[in-house]
Amino acid sequence: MLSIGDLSKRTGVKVPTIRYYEQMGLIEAAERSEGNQRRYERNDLERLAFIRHARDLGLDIPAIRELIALSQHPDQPCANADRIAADHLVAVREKIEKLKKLEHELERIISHCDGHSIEDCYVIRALSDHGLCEGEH
Amino acid sequence: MLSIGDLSKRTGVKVPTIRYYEQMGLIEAAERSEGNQRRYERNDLERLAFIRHARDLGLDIPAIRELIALSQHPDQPCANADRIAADHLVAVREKIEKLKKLEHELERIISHCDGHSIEDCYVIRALSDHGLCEGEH
DNA sequence: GATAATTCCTCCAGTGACTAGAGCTTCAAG
DNA sequence: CTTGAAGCTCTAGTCACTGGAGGAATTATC
Ligand SMILES: [Zn+2]
Ligand SMILES: [Zn+2]
Ligand SMILES: [Zn+2]
Ligand SMILES: [Zn+2]
Repeated sequence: MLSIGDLSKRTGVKVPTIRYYEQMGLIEAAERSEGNQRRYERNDLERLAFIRHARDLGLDIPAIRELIALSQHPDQPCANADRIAADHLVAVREKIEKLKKLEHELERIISHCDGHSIEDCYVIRALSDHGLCEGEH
Repeated sequence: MLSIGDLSKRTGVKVPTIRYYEQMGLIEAAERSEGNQRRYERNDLERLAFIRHARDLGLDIPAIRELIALSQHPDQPCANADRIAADHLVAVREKIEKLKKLEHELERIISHCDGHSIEDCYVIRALSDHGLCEGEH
């Protein structure tokens, strides 16, 4: 039996976050000690590690909730789980694309400034006028 | 003299967002009509376009506040403005790096699933065990 | 066994940058 | 002069936590 602090140390998930996940229904409400403190077992540890890893990969809580629900039915086909991951990959790629456009534009803006006065600062001028930009963003 | 709705249409910034920027001190509190409605002039339009563009480039509100303050002193050197942009570029690049790692890992995970049952689903298994991952993330 | 230090509990508020709604007032067109 | 659109303020909700207050329980030390 682990206390919430033990669980936290083993998974790297902070104590208030564990309580938050319980509130959000990602983990079941833990058993309590006589003095009302949460007590966890191995399967709680596994589930929390699952959640942590999914969060680290950028999945949001509704997606994780769905993945947990799916994982309860081992005999079902996994198309939905695969789709969740694939959708997330698409979202990640879209974010990368947007950020690359920003990177490109920022590089250009910064390199165009000769670094003298604010009056001539290309950073300020570029911000004032999107017309100076090369692409959309 | 523009109403807040006119300003909104011309800059693409939504009406409640304009009021929010006023509250955050990014734009000065506008003059008011007799009936207490905000009235704007050309320079408000320019400033709001500046803010909008800076936000589109991913700068946060404290950074924009600082850039606005700097732009009020045309004779000062622009090192601080350039630094804000450069710092932001660094942050953008870091985000891209993280997302690329996620992209790589997600690609790998998805491609390893044969798409049959949840029991064998590589997506679920990979989420359960970071040890199956190639890199950190 | 008493005390002290640590951990735990619940509840509430704050983060960033908006966004939406309720309930009311003002404005512009016809 | 009426009507409907647009404006006003204030409050609360978004997402995924994070931190603090104030108090109870547990664990360690003496
Ligand atoms: Zn400059
Ligand atoms: Zn631009
Ligand atoms: Zn699968
Ligand atoms: Zn991993």
